[in-house]
Amino acid sequence: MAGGTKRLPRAVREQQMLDAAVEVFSEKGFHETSMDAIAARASISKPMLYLYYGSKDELFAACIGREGQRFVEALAPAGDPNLPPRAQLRVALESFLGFVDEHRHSWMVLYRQALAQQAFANQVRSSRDRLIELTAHLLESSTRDPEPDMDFTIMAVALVGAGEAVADRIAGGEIDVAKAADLLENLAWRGLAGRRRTDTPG
Amino acid sequence: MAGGTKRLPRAVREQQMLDAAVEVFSEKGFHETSMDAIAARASISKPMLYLYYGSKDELFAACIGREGQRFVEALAPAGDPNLPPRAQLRVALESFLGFVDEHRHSWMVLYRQALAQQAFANQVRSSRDRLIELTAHLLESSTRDPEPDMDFTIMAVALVGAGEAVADRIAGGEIDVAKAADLLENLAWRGLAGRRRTDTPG
Amino acid sequence: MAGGTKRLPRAVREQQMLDAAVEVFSEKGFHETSMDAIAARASISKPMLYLYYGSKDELFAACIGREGQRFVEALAPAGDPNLPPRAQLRVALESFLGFVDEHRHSWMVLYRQALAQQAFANQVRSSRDRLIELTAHLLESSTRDPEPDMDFTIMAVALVGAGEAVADRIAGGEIDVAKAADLLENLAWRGLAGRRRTDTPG
Amino acid sequence: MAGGTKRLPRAVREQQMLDAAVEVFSEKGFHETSMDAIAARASISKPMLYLYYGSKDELFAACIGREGQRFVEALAPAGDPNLPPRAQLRVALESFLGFVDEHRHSWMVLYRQALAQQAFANQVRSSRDRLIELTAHLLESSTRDPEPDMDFTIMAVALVGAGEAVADRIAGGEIDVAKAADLLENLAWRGLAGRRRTDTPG
DNA sequence: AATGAATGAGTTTTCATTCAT
DNA sequence: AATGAATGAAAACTCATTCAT
Repeated sequence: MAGGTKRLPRAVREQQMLDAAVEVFSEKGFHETSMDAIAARASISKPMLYLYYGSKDELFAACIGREGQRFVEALAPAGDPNLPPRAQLRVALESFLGFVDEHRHSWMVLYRQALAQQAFANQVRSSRDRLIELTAHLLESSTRDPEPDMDFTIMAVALVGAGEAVADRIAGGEIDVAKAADLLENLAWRGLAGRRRTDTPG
Repeated sequence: MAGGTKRLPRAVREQQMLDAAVEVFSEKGFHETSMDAIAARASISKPMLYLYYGSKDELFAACIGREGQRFVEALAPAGDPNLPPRAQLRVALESFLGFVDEHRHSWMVLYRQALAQQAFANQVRSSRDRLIELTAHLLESSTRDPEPDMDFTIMAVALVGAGEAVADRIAGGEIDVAKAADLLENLAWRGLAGRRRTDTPG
Repeated sequence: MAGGTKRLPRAVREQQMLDAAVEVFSEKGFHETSMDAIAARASISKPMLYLYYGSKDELFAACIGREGQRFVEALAPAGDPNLPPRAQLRVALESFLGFVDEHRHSWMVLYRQALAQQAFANQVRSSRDRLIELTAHLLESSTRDPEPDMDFTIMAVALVGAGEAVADRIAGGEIDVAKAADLLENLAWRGLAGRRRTDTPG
Repeated sequence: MAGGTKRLPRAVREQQMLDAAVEVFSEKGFHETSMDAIAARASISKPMLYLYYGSKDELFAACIGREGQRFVEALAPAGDPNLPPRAQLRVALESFLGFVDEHRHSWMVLYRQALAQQAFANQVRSSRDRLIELTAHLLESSTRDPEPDMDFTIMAVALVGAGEAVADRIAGGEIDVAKAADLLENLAWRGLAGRRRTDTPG
């Protein structure tokens, strides 16, 4: 009823299906979600789903793919090489948290659901690894006198982990983006104890 | 085959079953794990599993229960009120990471699997929330001049998130505990950029 | 094998399934009947059964529902208000016994199986109670000088009980409908000892 | 706990078990009753049940056997050949209904449960057939001028059916024995319409 | 005599997936 | 392009029944 029964161009149908799939997956989780439920949410028949996406796994992969793509695009501004590293991190944080804030379903599907699924964890993990590498580079290039043994990758792991935890709270509507970005930025540069507001040079 | 097939006292069998269940759950995930698989791993029959634990959900809950208990016990030393807050955090970090290092299955089941399961997520989340509260208190009581707007809870969220991310790497065997503890401690007190070795007061 | 395996419209399949279910339930009883057996008898797959009826209980309820409906319809002619009460009872008896004679499976499922199943007994019992009330009214309105303490409900209980017992014999093919109707009618009006043929006013 | 754990002579244990079995069977029905439940009710272990009765079926058969025996014994007074036939029927009715009134569990197990169980129905049916034959003889020998085509067996079927229906109401506590016996006796001799109190010759 | 421990064999139920139209 | 109809395969769960002590 909701989605009409007309013949639609392929591209539109695809998005319609992915929209429905992302919604249901993020609400119920991968396993609790049946193809029936997705078809119903998209107001189409199950065979269409199979015609377009072949299998539940492929459909889920397509979800991760599209949402991941959007995620990457949202982070693109942070890659501006004209910005100094610290500004890049700041932009990255805001982009990241802002994306989660505006696309909670994406976040749930991308991270929380996908990581829990053996079959898809790697797909997400490797994306995350790239993010971590990027963060590590940012950290390194903005550190004035890096000590020889500093392992920026682990630092990045920790920072990204912190970011994910904070993102969960944003997705849960518990805190707001600006506050979270400040916190994480301070965490990165000064640690928790030395926390200051970004705009308050200390 | 693997384990004896003879009659064992109830308490022993219970542990045998939980051991097997934790293993398989942590390897395959909750949904991919069948009761058959657990029974086979424990070298017992499926009905025994049901006789002892009633249902798959209850069995999983029992796993979370036992592993969570162990986890809490592992963190107990950090609660020593004679220690100064910073030492408490240090001990907590080492206990936490050490536990994950030695009980990878526990970690996987406790956090990664349980959080992914709608039905059990809250059980774990509320434990985590307590850990976060505790951490928040530690942070607050070891901060000399807390600014009025400092939200220690969010800081703790971030720090615990960082800890979990690092724990995952430890569980994956990628880094070692001491290094990780140093990193997180520094992260807490000085931020990533100001990182120093713990034993090098700076 | 027995029935076609091709695609049939929903309504047809529904009847096919109910036919098979009524048969097997009446032959083997509720508990001894497996969904596999019904699916096999209907020459369809088990999932179809669940697709159409949801569960074994619902399927059984649907059987009771359909057969009960037929039963009620078979008794409808007796409700003709133009008939005098005694004729109504006569018609009711013939309708009832005629129905059992022609639908032995229905009778078995409706009464003998359903009454034996805790979960469905009430459904049947309440129908039977209505039948008893009706019979009680018929008895009362055709009794010339009802004594004040006459409990027509209990009489109706007895008469309906007699009818059911006789119906069982009819279902077993041991006696024929006309004879049984005569007997019950005489039982109602004159008792066993004073039995006369209906068409032989005495 | 309730039944003690002492070593008891065989005969006592047997009765203990049958008591428990009859109770549970009559409450829950044959299939809904598990051997566990019976063992628990009898406060003994399951293997004992099997030691004494071999299988669930045998146990149920033993229940029917004992209760049937008691039932027959309760009806014995009606067999007194010194009584005139009508008095025999009266006594039989009172014995029968009195038995049901005092042993509701027996009645439920004997009739309602056993008849519903394919495997035991015949055992009960043949007992019932004997009762019907007996009743038929009583009817015949107390009828002054039997018409040649009178089928006393069917009459007896109807009368016994009526008796069973009324017995169910007695077991349900809805009516009392004396009233029911009057009704059935009148039903037998005079039909419902000509009902009179037994002690009021009409 | 008595039982805690253990299981084989089956049941209902659920999906992802595919035809036939 | 689109779908109602249909199913194979597997999962959770139960229970009568039997050892080993």
